[in-house]
Amino acid sequence: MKIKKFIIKGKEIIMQSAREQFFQYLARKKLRFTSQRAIIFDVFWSVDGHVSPEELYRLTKEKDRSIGQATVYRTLKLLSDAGIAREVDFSDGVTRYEPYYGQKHHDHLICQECGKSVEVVDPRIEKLQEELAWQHGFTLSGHSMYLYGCCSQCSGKQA
Amino acid sequence: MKIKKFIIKGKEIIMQSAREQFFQYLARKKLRFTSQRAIIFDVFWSVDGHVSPEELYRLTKEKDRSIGQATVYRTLKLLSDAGIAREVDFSDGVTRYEPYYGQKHHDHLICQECGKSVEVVDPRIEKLQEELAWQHGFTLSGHSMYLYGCCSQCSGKQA
DNA sequence: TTATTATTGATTTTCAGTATCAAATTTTTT
DNA sequence: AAAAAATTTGATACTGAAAATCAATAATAA
Repeated sequence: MKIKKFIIKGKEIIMQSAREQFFQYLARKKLRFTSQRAIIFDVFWSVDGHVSPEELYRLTKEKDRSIGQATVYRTLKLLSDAGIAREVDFSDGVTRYEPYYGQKHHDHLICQECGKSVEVVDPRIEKLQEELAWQHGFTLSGHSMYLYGCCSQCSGKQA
Repeated sequence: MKIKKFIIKGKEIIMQSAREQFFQYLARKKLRFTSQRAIIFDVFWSVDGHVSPEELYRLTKEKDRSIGQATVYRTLKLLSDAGIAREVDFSDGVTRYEPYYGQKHHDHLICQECGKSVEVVDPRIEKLQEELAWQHGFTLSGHSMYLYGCCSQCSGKQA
């Protein structure tokens, strides 16, 4: 109970600051925090995990019938530029977006059977990536890593 | 000199075996090693680095005017399935393919300024990836890793 | 030969994402 | 407040990569 409450409270705090961050970003770029952008942000942020622009468009319409999908696409780009959303590409032809909580970055572990995806991070790998780039004279600014395989459930079924 | 010769000879040997591998793959799947497929393979294999289907189509046409691009797309898929080509995705909307020499897999280090890409491998990272997947109950079958940054030349210019 | 199966190139279709544009809204200037 | 300037919006048209379709061929098997 205690923990749950804490998490919820924590999420709200992050929520506040992310909305604030979006607002700040728009202000800095002399752009407007319109009602559509607010709605799209709220819906996007309430989803956990990743969403495709189409999915988000559908969800957003439930709140406000009049929002067009061009605006959803545009807003996702803004959120991405503002560092609030992150593009993820499972190479199935659709670019998805996921909320980017603070600086907590992660990579993806994907089951090729059922499509399940797990978020993972390994600081040791991160470290080695930096090192590797450095060896080639590169200054690393980011990376994407996708691990493909078969999850335990699906492995079980096959056997 | 000695080294160069050796490399060239080495490449020829690989070439032979890759063509052979393609042939074997087709045979196994009861597919035919047609003249078009042979031409597309040869052109693809002669390119070093990655090519987009469109680029390969253009190059292939220089050898044989009549080849259609649908066939190029199809053949690249076959090469990929046969383990002879590998898809690479620089997330610019075009899927590129590169020859897959033996089992020597590698990842990409990409300069976001000039677009240059360097092939890299780090066995220590590979090891950790396996380990990480294992911890989550996954059996790893492959991965893709792209490191984005700024190369030394471009860093120099900016300063 | 005849029947079956695979392949091809041209063409059409699909679908995600972008560009366009007039209308609406907001902000700034006068 | 009024007028002018700038942004945003939604509808729609467009783009370009990749896949599907299909009739015509070619190769293989019976």
